Amino acid sequence: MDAAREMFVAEGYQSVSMRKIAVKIGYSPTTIYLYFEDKTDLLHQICEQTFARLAQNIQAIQQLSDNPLEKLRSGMREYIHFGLKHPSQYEIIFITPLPKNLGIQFEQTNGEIAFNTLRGVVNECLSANLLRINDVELISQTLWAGLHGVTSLLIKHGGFPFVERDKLVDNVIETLITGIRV
Amino acid sequence: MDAAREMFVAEGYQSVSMRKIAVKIGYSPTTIYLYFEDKTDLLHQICEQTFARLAQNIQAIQQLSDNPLEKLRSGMREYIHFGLKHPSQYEIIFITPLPKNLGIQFEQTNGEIAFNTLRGVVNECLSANLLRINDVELISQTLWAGLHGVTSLLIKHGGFPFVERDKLVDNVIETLITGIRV
DNA sequence: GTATTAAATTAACAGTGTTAATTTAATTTC
DNA sequence: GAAATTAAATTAACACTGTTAATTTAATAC
Repeated sequence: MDAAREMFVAEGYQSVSMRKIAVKIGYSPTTIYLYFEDKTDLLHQICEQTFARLAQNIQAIQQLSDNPLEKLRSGMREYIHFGLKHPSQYEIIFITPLPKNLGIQFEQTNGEIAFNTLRGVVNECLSANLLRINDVELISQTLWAGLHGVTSLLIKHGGFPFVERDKLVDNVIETLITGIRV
Repeated sequence: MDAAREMFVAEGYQSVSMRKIAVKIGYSPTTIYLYFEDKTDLLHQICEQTFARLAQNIQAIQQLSDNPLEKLRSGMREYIHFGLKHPSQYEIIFITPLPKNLGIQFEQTNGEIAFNTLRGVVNECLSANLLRINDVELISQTLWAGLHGVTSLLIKHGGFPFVERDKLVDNVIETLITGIRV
C-alpha cells in the first residue's frame, strides 16, 4: 500500500499499472491479487488511510478554540489546505472517477467521520444563534460544496488564470461564512 | 464525434475504446486517427461543442432580465442545471482527469466565453454598488468554485446522503449571493 | 485510360487488468 | 528428521487497450 500510494501520488492512478507496483515491491504482479481484490480495492484501502488523516486533522483543530465560528473557519481552511497539500490523494478520493463503482461509500468510513465533525461545528454555531438557517445538514452540505469546489478547481484546472491562491481560498471561506451567518 | 459523444455520455470516457467507436460508426479503428490526433483530441473537440452550448445558454439568459443580481442568480442556476442535466459531459469537461494534458486550455475557447459572461454580470452588480468587495475576478472565481463544487459533488458522489437536490442547489446559490452582497 | 491523390484498412507493437494452473516455500504432523 | 499439508508466490495466458507503419482500396485529375 505504501508503494502504491507513493506511485499513485506521483504519477496518478491511471498511469500506475499493477506491473509497475509489482516491480517496485519486488514481487510478481499477481501476488498483489492475493491481498487486494483488484486495483480499485487497492485504491479504496489507500483512500481510507488518507481519510483517516484528514478526519484526525480536522478533529484536532476543534480543540484549539472555543469560538464556534472560528472553529468552523479553521476546519474549512484545514480541509482546503489538506486537499492542496495532497492534490493527488484528494484527486483520488474526491475527483477521480472510480470505474465500476458508483462512488465512495461514506457510511461507517473515515470520510463520514470527517463530515460528522463539520456537522458538529455547524451545530455549535446554530446553538449559539449565529446562523441564518435552522438546518445543520443543509448548511454542512453547502459548505462542503464550496470547499470542494475551490479545492478541486485549483487542483485540476492548472491552466486557468486563477487569482493568487490564498486570496481565492480566503475569499471562498469568508463568502461562505458571510452567506450562512445571521 | 456524435457517436463518440453518445458513447462517452453513456459509458464514460475510459470505458469507451477507439475500437468500440469504430464499430459504431462502421469504420476501422485507425480511420479515426485520420481525423483526430488521439483519443484525448477527440474528447477535446467534443468538449468544445458542449462548452459552446453552455456559453450560449448562459448568454441567452442575460437578455431575460435587467436586474443584475437576478441575472447573476439565473446564470448560476443555469450553470448547475446544465451540469446536472448533462452529468457525463460535465464530468468529461470539468471532472475527469485528462491524461498527459495539464487541463483544459481556457484561452480563446468557449469555456472562456462562458466565464466571461459571468465576469460581465458580476461587473454589472459591482457597478450597481451591490457587492461587498471591489474585485470582479476574485468574486467571479469564488462563485465558480461554489457552482462547480455543488455540481460535481452531486454528480460524482451519488453514495452520499444529500438533502433534496433543489434545496441544496438553491441554498448554495443563496449562500454565495448573500456572501458577496453588501 | 493512366497517374496521382485521398481514404480506409490490415497487421502489429507494447502495454493493460486479471484468471487459472503450477511451482516454491513454510509449517504442521507423525 | 521425513512426509503431508498449508501458505505464498510465480509463470503462462486471455482478452483487452491506444497507437503506428505499411498496404490496399477508392476517388479524382490529366
